[in-house]
Amino acid sequence: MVRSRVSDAVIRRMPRYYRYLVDLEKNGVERISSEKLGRYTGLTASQIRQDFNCFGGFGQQGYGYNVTDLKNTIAGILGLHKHYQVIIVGAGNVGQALANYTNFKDEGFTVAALFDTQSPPVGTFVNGVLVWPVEKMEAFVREHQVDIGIITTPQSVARKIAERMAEAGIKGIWNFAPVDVSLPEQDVCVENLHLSDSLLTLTYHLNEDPAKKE
Amino acid sequence: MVRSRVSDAVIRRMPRYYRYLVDLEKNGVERISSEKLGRYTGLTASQIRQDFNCFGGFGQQGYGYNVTDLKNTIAGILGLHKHYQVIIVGAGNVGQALANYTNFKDEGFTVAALFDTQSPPVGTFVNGVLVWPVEKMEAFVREHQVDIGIITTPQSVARKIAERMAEAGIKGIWNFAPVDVSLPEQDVCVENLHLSDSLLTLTYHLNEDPAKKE
DNA sequence: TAGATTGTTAATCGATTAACAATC
DNA sequence: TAGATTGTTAATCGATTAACAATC
Repeated sequence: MVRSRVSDAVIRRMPRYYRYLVDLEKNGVERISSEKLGRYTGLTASQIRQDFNCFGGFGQQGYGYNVTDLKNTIAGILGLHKHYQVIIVGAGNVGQALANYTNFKDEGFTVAALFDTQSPPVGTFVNGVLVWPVEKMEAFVREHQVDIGIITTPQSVARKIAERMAEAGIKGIWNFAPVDVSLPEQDVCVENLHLSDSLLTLTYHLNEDPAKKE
Repeated sequence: MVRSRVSDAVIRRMPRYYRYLVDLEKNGVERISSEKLGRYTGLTASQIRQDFNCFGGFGQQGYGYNVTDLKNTIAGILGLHKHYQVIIVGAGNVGQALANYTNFKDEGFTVAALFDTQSPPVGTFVNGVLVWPVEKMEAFVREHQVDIGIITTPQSVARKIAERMAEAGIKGIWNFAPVDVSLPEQDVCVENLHLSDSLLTLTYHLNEDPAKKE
């Protein structure tokens, strides 16, 4: 994937800021200082100011940050001003769950279609989303100008599907299969999310030698 | 959560090594050098050797690493030699998907029960896992010696559920609700996995100023 | 204005990479 | 043995934290 000049660590904190700012706005908070936001999010005030200044100065000396403005600015940075057409390949448990995940609808993501080879039967609906045979994927992507492809297939076919998505013109791939997908030569962004990797960091900590904890 | 002496960056690479080693073993590879493993995983040989040496020397000079031994050693570090009793609170899309996720069964995780307040109706089965009223959670945890609690509830109740889990004696929490759960004063490990945070890093990259890419 | 708080530079800390002696 | 490759120390790089002048 292409590497931006803003470090990955900073980028991965932005959605977190966004989440907290949405909460603050809901609670009617109008302004917030980096120090208070730091206490709220568990980060240091210094880091927050550094992070925001990767994208320009959003605050005002002596005042802090306007919650709504900052929230909207970060939404823009994260690309949330746009609407995204999404397809999901692999209509198993995870694929179906994501098709039904209302949080995404609220944030401007439309699941336009599910693709699979077998079950649930092609032609059925999963919460209003039609399941297609995977052979039709490329044609669908081109016709509906799909932005994001989600891969929830078994590991064995994930890389092949990713290549086909890239070939068909998809620009962003969100991969849940337990294999790292990367398409460096193509102009495609890939975000790998490995559920089991996350779970194994938890079991690591559960089994950590308590003597080594501090 | 307690902080180990091994850095978080190292810990988060261990499941990845494990994944690749499982693959290598499946493909009949018996030994591998840090350099080859580096090319395979996309990391540097130096980093791999540093990472492994956080836990002791697993290799042999002039030879490299025995794939099966290394895989088993890392499995042990990640706590995969044990079996885990798991409950899921929140039987919505994500909760049901995780209850059905066969990958976990293969790795020694048993989903003993689902808990919810309403749908799917309490008393029904989701792929062989019974749905209980959430009031029964504490009693169930104590009776069945549950190790891990998965939170797939709405945001609004996630923190309360986490506290109840900790109170009931659960030692590890895997939180999917879009709110950071942390229980610093309790002896509980929490792994937050925010699906939408991951998605937003993808949309960030999709909207990145191409001039800033290199 | 005075107080508060940012934007930004400098200092520190930690993680990654490089190098190489040890040794299989 | 000679070649290969680790384990480990030292050097570098980058990210976080601290400090403070700018300014609202």
